[in-house]
Amino acid sequence: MARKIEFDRDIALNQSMMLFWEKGYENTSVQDLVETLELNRFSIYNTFGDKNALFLLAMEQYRTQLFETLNAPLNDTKSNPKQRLDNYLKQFGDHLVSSQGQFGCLIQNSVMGDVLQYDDIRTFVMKAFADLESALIHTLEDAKTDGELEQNCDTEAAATHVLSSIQGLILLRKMGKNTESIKSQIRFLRETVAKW
Amino acid sequence: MARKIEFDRDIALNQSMMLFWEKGYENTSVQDLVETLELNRFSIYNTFGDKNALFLLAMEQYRTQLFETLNAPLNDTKSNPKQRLDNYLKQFGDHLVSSQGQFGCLIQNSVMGDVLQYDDIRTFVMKAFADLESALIHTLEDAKTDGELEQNCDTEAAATHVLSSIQGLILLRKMGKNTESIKSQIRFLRETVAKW
DNA sequence: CAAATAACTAAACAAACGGTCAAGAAAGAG
DNA sequence: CTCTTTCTTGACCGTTTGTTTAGTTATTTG
Repeated sequence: MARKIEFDRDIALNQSMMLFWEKGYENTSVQDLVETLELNRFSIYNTFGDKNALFLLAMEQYRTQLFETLNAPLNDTKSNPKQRLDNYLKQFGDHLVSSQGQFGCLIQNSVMGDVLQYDDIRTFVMKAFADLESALIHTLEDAKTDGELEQNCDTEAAATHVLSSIQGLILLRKMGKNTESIKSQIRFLRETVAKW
Repeated sequence: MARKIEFDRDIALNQSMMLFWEKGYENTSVQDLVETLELNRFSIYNTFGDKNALFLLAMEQYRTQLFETLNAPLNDTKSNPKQRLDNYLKQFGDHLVSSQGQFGCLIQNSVMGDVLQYDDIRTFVMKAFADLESALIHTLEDAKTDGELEQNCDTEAAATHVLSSIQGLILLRKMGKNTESIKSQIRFLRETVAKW
């Protein structure tokens, strides 16, 4: 019926995500997107809507690609709950010291940048954090049920501790802290969790 | 010889700091500064230089006013080293759950925002973090010398742990985490440190 | 008083921003 | 081939950005 689309939407979205991740929202101009995606401005607007909408799509992309991959160990019902948590932390540590780790976390970046002012982005960010925290709580509750964890353990506080520690390390990594030091911190965190 | 200056430079600088703190660098326009400081654009440029220079001055102001106040317990030679560290964490916790805490830390905000691209700002931020970390190391080393700490304690890793934990909590606080939960995390951190 | 000095004001600057539009080009349907 | 649909293109819109200019006002010194 009509002319065929000449570019791959998914590739373009991925490129957008990477760009936003590395440069931040405000510092990524539509012109930057035009040059990186090798697309005309109008094609971008026509496909993704405005810049804000594209950013939300990019966050969603990030969430599905990275977030859920990283969180996968938490949902691996084959191993017991405490082991899941340890696997999660181990894998997270590996990711953090990898070259990708230096950009920090796209979603954490959004918390600290000037972008929390937009309601839709704020909502997305809050939900992403809440989801991670409840996944952690869930795992810890499972451990408690299985008797791996002390019955009086405050799972909510414990989950917050893991979340907070992770966030702190992401920040240190982005600031250029050497990877050996980061690794040692992950080790410390895993030991703390193991003692619960 | 010439006309008298009509405004208080220090007040203007403080107002700039507050504005940058609450809104972030990129999201604070020169127009915002003009309206908040109730100064003409040119007067701002004439007094502080360009926006970047003003931001650096604001960071310095933040550092001297807040940072050094918060870090003061670490340098209080009247109490023993471990008590100093505990006092520091306690005071930090109080500050964090206060109304000021919701803006996060001006310097941490700069790490995550789009502002780390400017070399001078990046340098400032790195130094601020390095200074805090070395102050923590110094305190822990003192504790070790006094026999309050195990001799095999890795003071550098321990200091990094405190730094990282603090950064994580600042982020959670800025994200709107309830203050009770934050307090409980501070308590946990103090207990961890106490056991070292 | 007059000359000199420096802070003030308002207007303007070019550049970059996000976003839009009208015309052209390509592909399928009749 | 022609019509219709839809993607692509580059120019263009009005704002806003950070920064500077020229000119005015106030104050101090000789």
